[in-house]
Amino acid sequence: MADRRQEILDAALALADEGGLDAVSMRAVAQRVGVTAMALYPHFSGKEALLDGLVGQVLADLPRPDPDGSWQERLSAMAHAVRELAHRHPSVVPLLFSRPAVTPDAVRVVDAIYQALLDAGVPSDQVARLERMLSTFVLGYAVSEVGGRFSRGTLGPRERRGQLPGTELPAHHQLGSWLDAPWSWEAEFDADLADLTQLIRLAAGPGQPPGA
Amino acid sequence: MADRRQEILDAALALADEGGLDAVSMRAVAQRVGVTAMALYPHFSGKEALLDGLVGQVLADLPRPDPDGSWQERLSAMAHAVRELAHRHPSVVPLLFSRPAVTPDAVRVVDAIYQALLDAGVPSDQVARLERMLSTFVLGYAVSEVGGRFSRGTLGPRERRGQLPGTELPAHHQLGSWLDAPWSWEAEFDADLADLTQLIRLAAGPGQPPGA
DNA sequence: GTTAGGGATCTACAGCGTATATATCTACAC
DNA sequence: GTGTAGATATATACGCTGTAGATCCCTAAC
Repeated sequence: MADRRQEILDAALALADEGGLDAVSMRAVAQRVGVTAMALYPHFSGKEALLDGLVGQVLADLPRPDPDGSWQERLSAMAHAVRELAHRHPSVVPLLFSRPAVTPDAVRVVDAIYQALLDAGVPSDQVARLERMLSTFVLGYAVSEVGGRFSRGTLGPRERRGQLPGTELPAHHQLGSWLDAPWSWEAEFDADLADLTQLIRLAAGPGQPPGA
Repeated sequence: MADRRQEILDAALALADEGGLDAVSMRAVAQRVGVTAMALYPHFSGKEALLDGLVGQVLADLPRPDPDGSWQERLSAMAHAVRELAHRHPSVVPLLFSRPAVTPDAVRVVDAIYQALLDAGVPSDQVARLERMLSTFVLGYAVSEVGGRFSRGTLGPRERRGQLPGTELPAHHQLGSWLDAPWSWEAEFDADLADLTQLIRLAAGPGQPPGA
């Protein structure tokens, strides 16, 4: 039964979303499905395989961009979709950093990015590099945001500055209140994407801009 | 004894480098130091704290850039230092994604980046954002490289293309041999950094270029 | 009717993090 | 010296983990 496998993945994803990756144990997943832990092994060769399946499951949820949009719209849509995915499944997305994009779903996403870059006029020998650069940033940003790297821990910037002598952190001191200003991660993400889009335009060069 | 703590961190780092994060168990670390597992608890409140210490330990190895270099040189030096760190301690560096930069060492690195961006002429309200963008990319690239995201799994690009109908992957098909070309991750990293440097110059605007 | 074979189960094992209680050693006060 | 407080290490134990091995059941094909 192939739907048994799906049932297992659904249970695992639910557990991950509720209690983090640590909550995804073979026993817990099995109990949620209503079987014993060993009953999972006919469907997944082990826990690693189950986590791989989880990644695939999450990736399959990625919406494909409207092929009629401009390359900017398509890239932006994919980037925002990844970020939303990270917010929806914060504990699963970090796994993407340790697993190559081998599932059909993942390869299709890569292809869509290739296509957008080609449409932008990026030379063939730069497409793969820029795709990795873009996806690395988008994934890194999303994971940083939900994983806590961007958070300030228990102390705000002012306390952090206080724990070292001011002379040791001249730039922090010089920036002063800019570091305490309220901030929207969404707006920052948009600004970063705008910058990267600019970079793509530069890589495309003065050649043929939109229609080629 | 403070050197006991250091001894523990050294043992933990050695285990992580030799056998990955999974090899870092309280019992294994303790055995390597020559004590029992519970003897670690006066020095670290638990495994989480030990891993935090491990991150700090690794971060402390980051060389500080020569303050007399240009801002480009300083940024490049820091970026390459992070990448080398990831190659030296591949299993520890991914932890940086889930922990804010709170140790004095980490804050000093952030300050050095702030300073380089200020020296480049980046406006104050953009410095923090660009620092996060840069560090996100550098960290993401390094982690992707050592974590396997960039690897091709067991199949090369050609095999990967083969597993989906050609009509499904038009851009892969169009790019063809460019995807099979030999590649140096170091060279790609340099190219990406050059692009990002260009972005910083744009953010600095036509204002006062090097000396302000 | 018999015979695979896949799915599920039960049991068991080694290892994990750590709570608890106990022992040992050092340093200082009297 | 003697007593004591505090830090360090130990021994034991509990509940959890992933999974190997043997067993059972139920379905489908010959």
